[in-house]
Amino acid sequence: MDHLEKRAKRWSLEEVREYLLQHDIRISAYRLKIFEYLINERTHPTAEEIYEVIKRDLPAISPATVYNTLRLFLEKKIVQLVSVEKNEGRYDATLSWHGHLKCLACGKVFDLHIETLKLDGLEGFEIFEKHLNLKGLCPECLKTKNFKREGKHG
Amino acid sequence: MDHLEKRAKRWSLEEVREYLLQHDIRISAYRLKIFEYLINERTHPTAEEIYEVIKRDLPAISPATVYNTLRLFLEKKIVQLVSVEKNEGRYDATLSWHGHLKCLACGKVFDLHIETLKLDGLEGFEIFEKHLNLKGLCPECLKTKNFKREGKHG
DNA sequence: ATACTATATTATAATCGTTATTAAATTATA
DNA sequence: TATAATTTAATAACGATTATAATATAGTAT
Repeated sequence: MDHLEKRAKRWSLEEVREYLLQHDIRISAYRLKIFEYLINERTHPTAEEIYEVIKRDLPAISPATVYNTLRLFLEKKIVQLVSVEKNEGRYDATLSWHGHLKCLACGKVFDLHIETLKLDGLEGFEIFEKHLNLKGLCPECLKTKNFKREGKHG
Repeated sequence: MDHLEKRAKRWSLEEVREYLLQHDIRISAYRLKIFEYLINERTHPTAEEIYEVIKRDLPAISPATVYNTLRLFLEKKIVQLVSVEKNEGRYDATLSWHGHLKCLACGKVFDLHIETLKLDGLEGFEIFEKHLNLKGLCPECLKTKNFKREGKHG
């Protein structure tokens, strides 16, 4: 249920390799896997979620590698940080301007297409980043009543 | 340089007291001080900044009290959390819908008036919170060149 | 007022996500 | 192949915040 692009084509490992090299990032098995996961799954995972997923294929991976790799990807500007929740960093390889909505029941983060945004009083400012973050409940959770009063979920 | 309201009237301690009581919050010297600071200064301070400020008048205060009080204010919904930076929580007693812009050079957080925001694909969702966070440079810092390449600042 | 109860506050330890450090492993280059 | 540079893993450290336990304060009932 991606609200940005109904179904983006999957990137091959060769395409990922090309993309990393183009962005001045040396290749390693971990880097290929991590970026491939981010760009193809687009679930805005946390570092820990990425660690768990990669570990299935490459059990020797360390959490530090995931953090280092994500930091590198941020520096090279091929992923963006999503901070819907203050205490959890999530990572998104889709760079086009869009918003995020976190469902407080199931924890999923959905992409939002922004039709228009007009701001007042920005004369003289220089803007580098824009982030629009919503919190609420997704249709699935509303339907299945997957929430309590004021329900929160990691 | 508040871009929301040029100059909001200051709240008296008596008004703060009333407001807290109306929101089911028992009165204490710390609570009065902390809310009075948030509502009258509107600088979106961190917990640590609040701690430093209150300590000038009430040196016995503990950081835990600031955190406890802010958590209470959040629960009672009389302040909102501003998360422009993932690693720092800031607090805002202005509840009307507005955005925030953090200057990466001086660290100040400015309020933004949002003229229009239209989103696509929200049918079936229930929205509780909306946060718009920008990062950039403020006019003052741009003028005084108070920044390096890619300058960041807490 | 006095005793009793509930709440607020402090000091401190613990937690969580993340970053820093260091040594070993890997990769690139001369 | 030797050498240098980079990547990785294990672990310690860090910073913001939360939990814990003991004390202080405030509210209520007698």
